[in-house]
Parts: sequence; C-alpha cells; structure tokens
Amino acid sequence: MMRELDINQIPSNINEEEISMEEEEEEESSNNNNNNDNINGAPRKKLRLTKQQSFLLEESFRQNHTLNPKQKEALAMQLKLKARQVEVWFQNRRARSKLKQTEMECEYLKRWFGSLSEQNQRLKKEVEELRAMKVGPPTVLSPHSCHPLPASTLTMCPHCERVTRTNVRD
DNA sequence: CTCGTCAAATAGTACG
DNA sequence: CGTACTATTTGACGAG
Repeated sequence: MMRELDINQIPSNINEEEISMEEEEEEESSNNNNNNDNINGAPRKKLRLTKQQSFLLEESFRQNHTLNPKQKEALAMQLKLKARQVEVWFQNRRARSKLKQTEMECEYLKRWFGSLSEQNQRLKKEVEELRAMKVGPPTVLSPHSCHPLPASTLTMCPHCERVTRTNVRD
C-alpha cells in the first residue's frame, strides 16, 4: 500500500527484456490472443497489456494526460489495440492518479492536523500555567473606603460617571 | 469526460 | 514444494 509516493512516476525497473528506445512495436510471439471475438460462447479472457504496451502508454501519459482523437488513433495502431481500449486506459489512468493524489493530500492533512493538535495542547497548558500564577480575580480600591474590592462588584454610575458599588456592602 | 463499480488476473500469505 | 484464501491491480462499462 502506498508504496509509491510519486504518482506518474514510471516504474523504476522497466528493463526486463529490451525495450528499444521510444515508440516500439509489441510482439511476444506466443502472444495474442488479442482477439476478443467471441467465437462461440467463450468466457473470453480479459486483456492484459504487455510490458511494452504498458510502457508506451505510460510514456505518452507522462507527456500528455489526455489524447486528442488523432493521437488516440495513432497510439491504438501502434499498440495493436482498439482506440476504445486506449481511451479507456487513459480514463482509468487519470482516475487512478487523481485518487493517489487525493490520498497523498489526505495523509498530508492528517499530519498537519496532528501537529496542530500538539501545538494546541501546548498552548492550553501554557494558558493554564499563566492563569495559575495570578493570585485571584482583579481588584480595585474602593473610592469610599480605600479598601480593595473585587472589580466584579463595581459599576459605572451613568449620571456622575463615577464608580459605585453594586449591591455589596463596603 | 468523470465516477463508481464489477470482475478477471495476479500478487501475497498461511498452512499442511 | 502445492494449494487454498485474501488482497491488490487493472481492463471494462454504465450512469450521469
């Protein structure tokens, strides 16, 4: 799972028998079998692309993620496939590289979330510590008695604009 | 065209 | 080894 982080990368070991430079013709002697014509009610085997076919498709995907009808036809000719098969291959290839991309973004976001949670935890702890350093709620000196009063018990008189006490004895 | 899905082919694994 | 299961890959197709 997730063994390749770079989508669109081409498989690193394409060697496996010669693949002669750029644009090649397939031929695997025993091969194909490509005929899907259902002679009789044949269960009909599913097509498997040869290494060279895959390679060529991969190459052209690398330079262009979509094909115009002309390119499609040419590729199909070259690969000895139907144009429809080339078309489908590209559709699948696009869909699957998009999926990989999305999975990678998902992983990235998960990591980001993780680090943010961590940071959040640290900050909360810091707030806690800072709060603990304070002796108590804020206080002010009473204008009347000159004694400290909890700020929460004071209000501003709307008329004279002087601080008065609410509701608590001085 | 994309998206979701199916199913064949194949790769990986567990076990006698 | 072989063989039985499970998981993954991938060609194909229908719906929208």
